[in-house]
Amino acid sequence: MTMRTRRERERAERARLIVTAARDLAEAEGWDAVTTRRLSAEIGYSQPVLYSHFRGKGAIMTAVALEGSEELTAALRAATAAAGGAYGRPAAVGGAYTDFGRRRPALYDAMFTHLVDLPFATPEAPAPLRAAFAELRRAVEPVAHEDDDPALLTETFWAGLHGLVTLTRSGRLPPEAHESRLALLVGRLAPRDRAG
Amino acid sequence: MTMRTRRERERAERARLIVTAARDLAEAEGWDAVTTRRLSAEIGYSQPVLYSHFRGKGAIMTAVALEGSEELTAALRAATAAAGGAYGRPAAVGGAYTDFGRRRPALYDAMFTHLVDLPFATPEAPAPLRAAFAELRRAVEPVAHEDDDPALLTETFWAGLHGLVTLTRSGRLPPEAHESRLALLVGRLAPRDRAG
DNA sequence: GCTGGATTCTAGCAACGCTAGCCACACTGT
DNA sequence: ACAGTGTGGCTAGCGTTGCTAGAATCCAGC
Repeated sequence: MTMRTRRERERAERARLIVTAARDLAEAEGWDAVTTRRLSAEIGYSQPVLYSHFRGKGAIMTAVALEGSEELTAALRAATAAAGGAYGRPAAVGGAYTDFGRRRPALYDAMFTHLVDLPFATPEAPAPLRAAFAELRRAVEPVAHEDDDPALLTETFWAGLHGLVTLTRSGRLPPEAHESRLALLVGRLAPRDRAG
Repeated sequence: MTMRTRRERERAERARLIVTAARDLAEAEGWDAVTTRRLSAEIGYSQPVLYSHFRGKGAIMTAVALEGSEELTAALRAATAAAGGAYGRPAAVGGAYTDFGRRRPALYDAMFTHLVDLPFATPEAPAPLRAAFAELRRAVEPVAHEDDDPALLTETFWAGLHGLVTLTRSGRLPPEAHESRLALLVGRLAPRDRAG
């Protein structure tokens, strides 16, 4: 019994070790550098060990993505809390979101560009992702027009943020004007002078 | 002389053959199916032939992306022309853009998500990409507020469209409400009742 | 101390992008 | 018309990828 739980705890610890190593390696050198050989060397085991914990490389990336979405949720929550009134929240949350995308590119990619089997703003999305979306909505909803659908507005706002993050980071938009574009997006979708 | 030009014409034709095959294969089965072996079999030559025309797989994808951007430009131009007045153009162009992303996913990915060495809304972008961006701007600029920077507004509008396309297509946004989100984005960034 | 079962490692498969080096064909000059 | 030359395509293979089968090893229980 206690034997069994110890084994299971060791297994769980090693699973976390794998996820952490994958995440660190991805953040340091990009996802291309995260190969099963490299990863197994990093954790001090051979490749097949990875497959006794995860179905494959994709499952490891999914685990990293879920871990990352908790961090994103925390960052958005902190930004919401730090923002003075309700009208400053959309800007604060938008800034926190794009900052996250810039400072944690590997996490962001794992969450929103690489994996296709992770829905987000839908009921069947995993809990950590739903939490991040809920945090976005919590900031946007209070300043929505009364004839706006809050879910729709949040989704559109999110799409704008996502576009800014990916296009800027891939060099398709000049980075200097990022703040101006963000301000424009926030000002139009969640303006300070519109809420009732 | 005419000999030399014939050779060159044959080479150019084969280069086009490669690009077309890559594009068709990508549209039919996704970019993962576009391997150098598969592609060479498709055109009836061996792999090294590909490398006598293009530096590598990435260069082939770049060629496909440039071809695709000409089509996008044409689609946006047609939408602009079909839209009645200046105030209907942003909606028309936005619809044409997201339609393109939905109907030509492989082209869209080659242009805007896969390749990193293809800037877009910057001076050093290739001509076909600049043309597509100019078409977006042509639709947005007339309805811009007088204290708006048209370039900035176009970039932000584009980011919104890009977010809608990628997030919807990857299943992260529910597809049913796409039109509503698009209308919301257009209505806020390029409203009918705002231009002077 | 031995045995049985779980667990980890070694070795290898198929497929990937890409390249070296041979060979055959096509053009050039006599 | 024919020999020499050089361009261009093909065969074969390198190093790497994700993933897996089967051998080897370790450890609990008798």
